Amino acid sequence: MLDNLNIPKPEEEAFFLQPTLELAQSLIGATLWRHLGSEITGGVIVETEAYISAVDPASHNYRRPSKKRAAMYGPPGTAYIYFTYGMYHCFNVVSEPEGVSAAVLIRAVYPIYGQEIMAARRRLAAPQLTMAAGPGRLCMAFALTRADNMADLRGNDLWISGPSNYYPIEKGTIRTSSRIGISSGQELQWRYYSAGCPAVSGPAALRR
DNA sequence: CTTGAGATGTTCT
DNA sequence: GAACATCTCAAGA
Repeated sequence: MLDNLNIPKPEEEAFFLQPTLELAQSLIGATLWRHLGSEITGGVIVETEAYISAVDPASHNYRRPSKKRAAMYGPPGTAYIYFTYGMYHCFNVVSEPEGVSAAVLIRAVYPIYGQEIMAARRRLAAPQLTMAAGPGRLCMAFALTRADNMADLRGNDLWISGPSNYYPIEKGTIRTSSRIGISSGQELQWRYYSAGCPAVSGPAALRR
């Protein structure tokens, strides 16, 4: 098990500067970390979706740039967090150079650190592998809200590190599908996930 | 395992 | 008004 001294450091800017579709794949197997007060939580990213405003009808800022969604234009490695369905938050990693609107939605992580904290935030009796499966659940488990919008993902409180030995993912096991919960842009296969992973969201057919 | 309804706030038409 | 990058719970197969 990891201890505090072994928690890895953030990725460099170059990692986040990869083209959005490549970044969405590279993020599978990377680890999301959050340090809030005395609580540390960490999870290996197992499911992502790419959104590229210039060409993607499902993306925020498509044809109609919005001031409220300015974070998507921010420098690569910025957090874009928005509130949806009246109850939930979604967490994105901003990609592409500053001024370009694009991001990768982090849909699910495999919990590897601070599981008890995540379970408590989810109001579960005990930790579950699925407690951060789905963008809304993930934000609850990591206590991410609009207050964290625009945060630098290479900071001390919220960051992303490279592949984990604790839950390694082989490149060959990454699959693609249509994105979940959208009506336009379904022809784009921009969802990436680790096949067969129990921490991926959605019905069984979308986890194989 | 699947389906469907309800909860809820912000943004868009 | 309607739609929405969602989740939970209860009911049915």
